[in-house]
Amino acid sequence: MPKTQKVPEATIKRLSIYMRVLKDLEKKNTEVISSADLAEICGINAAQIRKDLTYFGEFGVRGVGYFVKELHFDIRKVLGLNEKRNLALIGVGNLGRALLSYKNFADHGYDFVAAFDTDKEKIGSDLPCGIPVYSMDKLDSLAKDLGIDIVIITTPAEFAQDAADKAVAAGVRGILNFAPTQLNIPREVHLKRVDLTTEFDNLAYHLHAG
Amino acid sequence: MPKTQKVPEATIKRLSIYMRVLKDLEKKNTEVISSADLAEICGINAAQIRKDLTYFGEFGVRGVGYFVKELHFDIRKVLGLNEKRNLALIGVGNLGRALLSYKNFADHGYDFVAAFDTDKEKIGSDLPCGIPVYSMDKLDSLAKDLGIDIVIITTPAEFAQDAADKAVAAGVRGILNFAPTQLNIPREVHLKRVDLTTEFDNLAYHLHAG
DNA sequence: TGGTGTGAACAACTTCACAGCG
DNA sequence: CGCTGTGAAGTTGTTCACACCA
Repeated sequence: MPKTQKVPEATIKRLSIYMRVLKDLEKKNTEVISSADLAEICGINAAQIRKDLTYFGEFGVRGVGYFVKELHFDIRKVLGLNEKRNLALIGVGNLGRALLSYKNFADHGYDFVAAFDTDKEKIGSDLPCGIPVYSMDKLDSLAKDLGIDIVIITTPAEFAQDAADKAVAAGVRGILNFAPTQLNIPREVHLKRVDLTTEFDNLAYHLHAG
Repeated sequence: MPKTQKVPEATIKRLSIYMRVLKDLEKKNTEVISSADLAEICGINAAQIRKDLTYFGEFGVRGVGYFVKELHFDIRKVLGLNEKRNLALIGVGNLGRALLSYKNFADHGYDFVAAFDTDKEKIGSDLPCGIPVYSMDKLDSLAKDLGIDIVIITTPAEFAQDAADKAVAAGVRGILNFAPTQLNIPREVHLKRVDLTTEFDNLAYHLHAG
């Protein structure tokens, strides 16, 4: 029976990992897997996996394990990945272009539908991947017309807050920020940050301090 | 007095954020900042900041706050960023190329010194950023000759483990993995992972479930 | 028998509240 | 007086250990 208790953020992150592993297992025609075996593959404690899953239901069979195909489907449903998500990118630099052409996203149901920039040279052209580059003025109307769910910000740090403000004003509800700066946005908009320099700093610390 | 207790991983991540903010403050000639004001800028609890800092020393002045320039310097030292770090990239695709040309890394003391790939078309050429592309066979000798500290893996998932194994064999002590797969590496090598699809999945979940 | 589901113990991290010092 | 440094309390997340069931 699905519990109505608060789900830890960390659990959500792990579901995404389980899903990827289950996808692979499905491809290899593995039909059943125990939490212990899944734990081994994911490098996560088996009790943790069982607990994560029971936040959303009882998916396993005692004495047997989990049916791979079924569990994969159930996790997809929990994460809300059955509907496609429309993405837009703000800031068409090297990183932005690389993300636009990253095949993996499409496989997972994420589609880039537009890109935005302030550079007049870029606006109006289509990118190699076929996505058009619009002026920032168009963000508001296009967000509504195209149904943009998530915006990816790959602008320089000093323009990121402005980009975020415009995205929020346009009704976007999820933002993934690659710019190395803290963004202020309303509580109801979901924000995630990928901070590459922080990751390097972290490695550097461990190389130097143990 | 610096305590000899274990420093939480989360603290290290935040130090990296404080450093970026302090850098900005220094540029604006702010001389002193209180934990409350720094907390406001970073979106982090003030007590948390004070506690993070005292793992490494007593950097503040009671009744006054922290001297920006001094604290910036001290955190750099704690993170081990005074020495430059040599980076190498394995997997010269779109994402890899974007990372190689990302200006921010150089500003923070991270220098790409080599790139590796298995594609004969790419090997031997220099990239636009001036970095040479080598065959994977060269990884072992070059890692030693060039003093590669950290390797960034941007290969497709199926080649990532092999890339990691070769990097470990070559004596590299830090790995940043962008490939969407779990890597097995010895405990003494530091591994960090940036998983873009997981970030999207996370946003998708929150859009759909609250 | 073997593996799930789960309460209880444990561990890690965060926040509070205030003593102590410049 | 104001802000740091810090023990203690509170909160969140992880692991254990075992009852329970196919």
